Amino acid sequence: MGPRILIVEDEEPLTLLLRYNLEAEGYEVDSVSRGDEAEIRLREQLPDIVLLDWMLPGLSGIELCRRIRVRPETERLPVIMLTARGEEGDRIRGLSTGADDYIVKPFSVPELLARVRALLRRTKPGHVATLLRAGDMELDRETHRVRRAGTELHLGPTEFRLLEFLMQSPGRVFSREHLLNAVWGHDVYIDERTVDVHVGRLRKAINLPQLPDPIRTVRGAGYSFDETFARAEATASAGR
Amino acid sequence: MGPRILIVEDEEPLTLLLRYNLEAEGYEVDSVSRGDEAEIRLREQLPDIVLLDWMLPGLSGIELCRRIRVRPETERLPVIMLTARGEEGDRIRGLSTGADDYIVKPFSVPELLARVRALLRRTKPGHVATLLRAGDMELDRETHRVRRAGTELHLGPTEFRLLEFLMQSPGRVFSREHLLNAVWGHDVYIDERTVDVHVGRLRKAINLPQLPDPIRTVRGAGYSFDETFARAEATASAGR
DNA sequence: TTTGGGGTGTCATTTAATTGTCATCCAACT
DNA sequence: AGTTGGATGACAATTAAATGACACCCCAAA
Repeated sequence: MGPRILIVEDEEPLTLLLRYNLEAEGYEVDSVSRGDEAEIRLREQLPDIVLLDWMLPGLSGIELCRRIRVRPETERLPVIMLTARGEEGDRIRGLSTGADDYIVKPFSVPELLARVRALLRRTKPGHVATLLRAGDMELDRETHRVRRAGTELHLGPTEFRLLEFLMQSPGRVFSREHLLNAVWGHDVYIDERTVDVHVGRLRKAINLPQLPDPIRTVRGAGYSFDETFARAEATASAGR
Repeated sequence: MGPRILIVEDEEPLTLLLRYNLEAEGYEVDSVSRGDEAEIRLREQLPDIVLLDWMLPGLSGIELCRRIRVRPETERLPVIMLTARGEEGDRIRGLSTGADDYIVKPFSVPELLARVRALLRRTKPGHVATLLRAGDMELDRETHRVRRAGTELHLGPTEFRLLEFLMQSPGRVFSREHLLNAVWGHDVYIDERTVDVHVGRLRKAINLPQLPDPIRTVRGAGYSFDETFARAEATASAGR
């Protein structure tokens, strides 16, 4: 199974939102609502990463983080701190308690996912693929670069995430709604047709002359990254 | 048997409509009309998914959903909320009570079925077949592709859903009325003869030369996906 | 602070595919 | 042969997607 994540957070709805999204990305999620519970849970089983609320009943997030750093077994356990705006005081202060990263609430879901991925990549290379390849396309999450048949392409941030998301599951068709959730974030109130426009822009950006369009429109359903294309050898130049 | 679904809904006709359609898809359906009854039923037997009306006598859907999330046994039970337009307030609000998805009434039956399938796929992979195969035909719900003896076919959205529905129960004969409900959705005021036309189009799309017609017309009754065909080996090319 | 860029979301417009209905033809059943 | 129900081709209306234009907004450079 995917990497394991422990959420330590006392706001029930937020926990659910996180769980929902993380599980959708293939993580195994466990959650507790109190700091002291978390400490116990951490003795039972070590997750690959911890999402830790700053303010917690039982044992504050800051204190818990310190304790995590003290125990040898958890010394290097990746921790992302969740803080409400205003609580942080300073970025430095957050990191100085020993967290590896921290996010200010309210945050967008895609952003959180990106941070989790980034942190896992840093700490457990191999657990997370940094390079997505499909056909003659390459997308590097780390360097944020996209290449088609060798040539470097320029994509805006949204197009990048859109392509990244589609390439993650080649062949699978996603509805506009699904794409909005996954690429833009849950709470946005954006017109579904906007997805069309971005797909259009993405296409314009990645379709060099002579090359086939890797993005498939499925009328009445949504869009997908063409899996036939994905499976095809990148024979464009090196006619192997 | 198929996955079990518990419907918690006080509008009798809606319950029947749901039951009828879900059973046609191979689910085992159980239903109660009050929130408190539902709680009891959930102690007896856990379904694989719950359809929960927002407004309920006895115990509101929202409250019931909260309670479901609190009990460890049902903590991760997939819940789809049914709300009347206007009641929802906000998508977030719906999801923040802990529902995994929510649908605004009035909804189309095919849409509901799609959501149920999607949720089951997320939570109980393996329980739901994403690929329907019958004879030399393949229909992939995930990629929205249809193949006959290896060749990719092009179907319009309606033909796709029609084929999908028929392939779900090979051999079973469906009346035009039933097909209209299942494929187009209830409330539609469409002429029954229109089904003929679509079956015709579907046939044209899937019947490559030399190959037999998998769709059987039952005079006076309706149409069905031929079960003899379905059981036949896909011997088309590899004459095994 | 002002001034350019990107980069975004929305709209109106254009283009294309899909749909529902009809009239007509055909086959099966009596 | 007559009747009934199904198949089919044509057609117009509808709906969905692609496209181009535009107004913002945010940020960085001047």
